[in-house]
Amino acid sequence: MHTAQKSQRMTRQRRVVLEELKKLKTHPSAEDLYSIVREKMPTISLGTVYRNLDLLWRNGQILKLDMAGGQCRYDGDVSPHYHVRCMECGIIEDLTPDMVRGVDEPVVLKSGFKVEGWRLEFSGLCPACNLASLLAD
Amino acid sequence: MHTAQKSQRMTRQRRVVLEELKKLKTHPSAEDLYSIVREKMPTISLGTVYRNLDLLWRNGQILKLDMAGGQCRYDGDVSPHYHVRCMECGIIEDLTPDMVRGVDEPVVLKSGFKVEGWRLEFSGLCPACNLASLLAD
DNA sequence: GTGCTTGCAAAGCTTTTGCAGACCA
DNA sequence: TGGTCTGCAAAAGCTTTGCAAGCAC
Repeated sequence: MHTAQKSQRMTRQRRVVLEELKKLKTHPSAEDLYSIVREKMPTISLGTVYRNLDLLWRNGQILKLDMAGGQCRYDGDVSPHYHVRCMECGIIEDLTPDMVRGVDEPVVLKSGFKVEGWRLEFSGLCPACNLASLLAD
Repeated sequence: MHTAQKSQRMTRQRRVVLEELKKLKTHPSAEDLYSIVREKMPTISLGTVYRNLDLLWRNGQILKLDMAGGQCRYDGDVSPHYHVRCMECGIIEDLTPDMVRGVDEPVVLKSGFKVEGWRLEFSGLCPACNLASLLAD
């Protein structure tokens, strides 16, 4: 796992990765985004895409939707919204609050998905890691 | 991705995997659980642990907490509760509703975590996959 | 007996990392 | 100029899968 850090340099690569992701309404994988970004910057490497996505995620500029075993998906829309994911094919769609009824017994009303489960997860720093990051400053 | 299916046989392996996971208060990885299960069944294979965890998850008997790039974590407690995960060290802890204030501006009150983000995700079958599974019956 | 399940090991895939050169501030 | 960042390619690491034998029902 990496150390939390702020972006230091706004390189061309980083800007393009962020811009292209923000343009999309979908939830692309790193590989998907790599293909898209390469149209504007053919020499960028996949490793750089990964490194920048990680950094942007740590800075709260993008969302990272991790998938079991498979690829992570990224979301350039950081405004409050929810997701629904197909357990079968992996497709991810956005949900707005009005599409959801209750958190304890959630039912997705308008998406057409057959909902089997839900998960509310917070992320941040545990007490130990938070202390360590404070001491590192 | 696998086809959704119900468990057909309650093998010794499957029972032990489920029992041991249910006993734990932690959120073990497949590898963690493999170590634990091997104490009761030394000949079980890691592949079998994975296969059973996947099947149990699909049957709604356990939760699967996927981690970006790293290992998945599993949770034998399927009652409604939330999680908080450290972005730095990856530790996962349980949260109860009284520890959380609001979904739109969430703050974890009693965990000691410094919260940087949250995510509400539903899982299930998209319209196409749901139709396919109905037709398969 | 049928066909789902297992153990083993190899393969598959996504993501991470080392390094030397390039670049931003 | 100094510390970051990139490209490339190899390595890492988790998870999946093929196959023959075994087991549940």
